[in-house]
Amino acid sequence: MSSIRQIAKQAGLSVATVSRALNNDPVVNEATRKRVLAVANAVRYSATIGRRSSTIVALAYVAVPFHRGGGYDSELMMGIMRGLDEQKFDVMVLNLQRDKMPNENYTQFFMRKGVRGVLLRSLSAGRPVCEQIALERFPHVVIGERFASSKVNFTYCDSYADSRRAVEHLIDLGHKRIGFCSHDVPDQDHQDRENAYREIMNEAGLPIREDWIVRIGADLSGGAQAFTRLVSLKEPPTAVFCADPLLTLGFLQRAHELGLHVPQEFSVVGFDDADARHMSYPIFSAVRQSAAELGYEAALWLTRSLTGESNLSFRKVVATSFELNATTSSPPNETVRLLPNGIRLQQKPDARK
Amino acid sequence: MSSIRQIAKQAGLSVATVSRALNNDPVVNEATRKRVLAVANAVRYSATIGRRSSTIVALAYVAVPFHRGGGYDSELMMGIMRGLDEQKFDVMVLNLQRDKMPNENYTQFFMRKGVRGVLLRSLSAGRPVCEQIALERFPHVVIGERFASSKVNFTYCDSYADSRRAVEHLIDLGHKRIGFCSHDVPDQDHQDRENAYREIMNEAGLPIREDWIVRIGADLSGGAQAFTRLVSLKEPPTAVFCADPLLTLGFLQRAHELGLHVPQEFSVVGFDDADARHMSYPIFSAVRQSAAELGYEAALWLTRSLTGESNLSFRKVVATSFELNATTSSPPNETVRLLPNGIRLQQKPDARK
DNA sequence: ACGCCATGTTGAAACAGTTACATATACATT
DNA sequence: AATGTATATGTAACTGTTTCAACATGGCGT
Repeated sequence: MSSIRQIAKQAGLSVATVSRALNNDPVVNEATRKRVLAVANAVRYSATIGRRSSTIVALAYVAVPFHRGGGYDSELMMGIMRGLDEQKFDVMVLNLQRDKMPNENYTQFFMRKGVRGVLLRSLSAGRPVCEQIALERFPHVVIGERFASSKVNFTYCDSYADSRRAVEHLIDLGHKRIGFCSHDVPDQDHQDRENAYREIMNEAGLPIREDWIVRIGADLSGGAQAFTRLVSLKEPPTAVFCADPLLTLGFLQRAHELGLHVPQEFSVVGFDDADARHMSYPIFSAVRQSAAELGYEAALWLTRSLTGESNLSFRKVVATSFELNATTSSPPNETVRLLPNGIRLQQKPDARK
Repeated sequence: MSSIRQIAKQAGLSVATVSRALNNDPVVNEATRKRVLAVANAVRYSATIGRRSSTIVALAYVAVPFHRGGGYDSELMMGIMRGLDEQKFDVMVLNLQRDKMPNENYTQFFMRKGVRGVLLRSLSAGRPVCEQIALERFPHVVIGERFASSKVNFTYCDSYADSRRAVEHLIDLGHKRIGFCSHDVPDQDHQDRENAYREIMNEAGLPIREDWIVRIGADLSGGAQAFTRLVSLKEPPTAVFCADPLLTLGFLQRAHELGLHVPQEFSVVGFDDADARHMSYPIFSAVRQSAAELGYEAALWLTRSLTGESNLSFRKVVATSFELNATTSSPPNETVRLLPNGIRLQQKPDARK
């Protein structure tokens, strides 16, 4: 039980001042503001209107541009909506960059916005923010990153196993020169996929060449660029694992443009978190994760925990799957090298040895 | 100035009962509930907490599944976020189906949720709802549909002119047998595009055959199906205008699958509201509208109107554009007919006459 | 030194809406 | 007739917010 009046009493102030302090009214003295916040945090103050508490949770984008394209966010939102149904919560989209004042902590910010909990959409760059929110013990679930600390609640997809399977599949088909391609803004997912790639390659005794590994902006043009770069190498790979949906689409598209036949002359395993794989021709083989399920699980747990149905810490690993479609086959007899200007050089795989 | 206490006085009740009535508490007598609502509507009651009014607007999906894929909704949300920045509003996603009680009107529903205005994402099926909300004079903007009544505020893209241009482009290239393909759940946009198609075909004196017009579920498989259906006709078209992004992608994909070369053997002009056109190979020519801009304009006007900067009615037409890419060329010398089983028949265009 | 005014900071009180608890009424049961 | 029960409403105590007044402080002119 902690009302604004109790805080006032404890801090030796009036309710008016406390209210102003909690709402970042600039007229209050910075020192007294600090005092109020200290008390508010100590008693775990949470605003209620009348006697009813809010049933809104926030979806906050931290250090991520709102829209990365490729259907991930829209898919995520769909899952979240579904997850909120059970406890009849609503969701508000918050912009931390815009509204959070530097002198308030996250708990206050969220309280000021009237939300009870927060779903955090983050990349690596946002990890410190997520950890801080967890430290303040504001109800939260981070979507798509994982953490060592048991204070942080999260859902994420473990794509390691299926990424291994994907590369293994290429190896099984006979590929020996396999490239890797991922987002240049690293998150743990992309890191996992790269690790899986490196490890299975090592285990199979296959060489990993750093120029077969491309990190680039995860959009269509990045994928196209990655393709051009890889196939124009003096010793190009014959297959690649693309760890991002848009990269995969861009990659395949440039392959078409330059007239390289997938999968006859080049094999590709991509990555998908929505329906991207069905948009290319041929439909691409992919490690799949479901953004909708991530959102669903996160929202479900958060609202349940807010209504007191559970208060343990939360770490949910959502399964991925490896879906085999039409962009992989055995390596070509003659490795194809394509120069950026479109000139095609063919070489026997052994001619280089 | 209308508070819950004034309503109480006017209705001869206590504030408690009024509060309960406005929140759909089932214990209140249905008759008194009606009385309260009547008064509340009469005095244009709007809830405020303390003395501060909310700065939240809702995004409500009416008669539309939340997620149609293809990036439209995610793009839309991005635009909305941008539009809310100026007046520092926040957005909440509401589920009318889930939460609206049948015996409350829309105004009450939104007030109960604590939102000041609403952005409505709708299709044709949702038009009556939009009109009702407008009739209740709750602050609103409908996104993507247009209305005759000046009571309804809306933004939409007028794709008529550019749709004409698109078909005209096909005609200029020499096509005479041109098909049309659109969503089977009609909204006004799709209707406009079909009208544009029909009119320009008529003006050019070209035949329109009803079996060249396919209405089908607007997803990838729908597009694939549309392709199969059109090219297996006894007298197939040589070009098509696809009035939806996912349909276009599915269409082009099936073309690849069946080995029909676009644009050499078949021309396609598609439709795009985000980045879909860049995902196919070849990049498809398209009539473009910007979902982000629709959202931006809607959110901007709504928040401005809520802060009193304008209170006229609103109807904003967002420009479309016709973008010429790589899926159109002059018709083939021999029209290609493809049976569903993949068998290819070629015929001279004049051989049928 | 004194008065005056602007500025910054706080509190009292009046306001907003919600809900636990008590009360009244009508109707059924014993 | 007495009692119990369900429905419907009111009283009052509780949230948090904001207006207005009050107080303190300091600079400036006379």
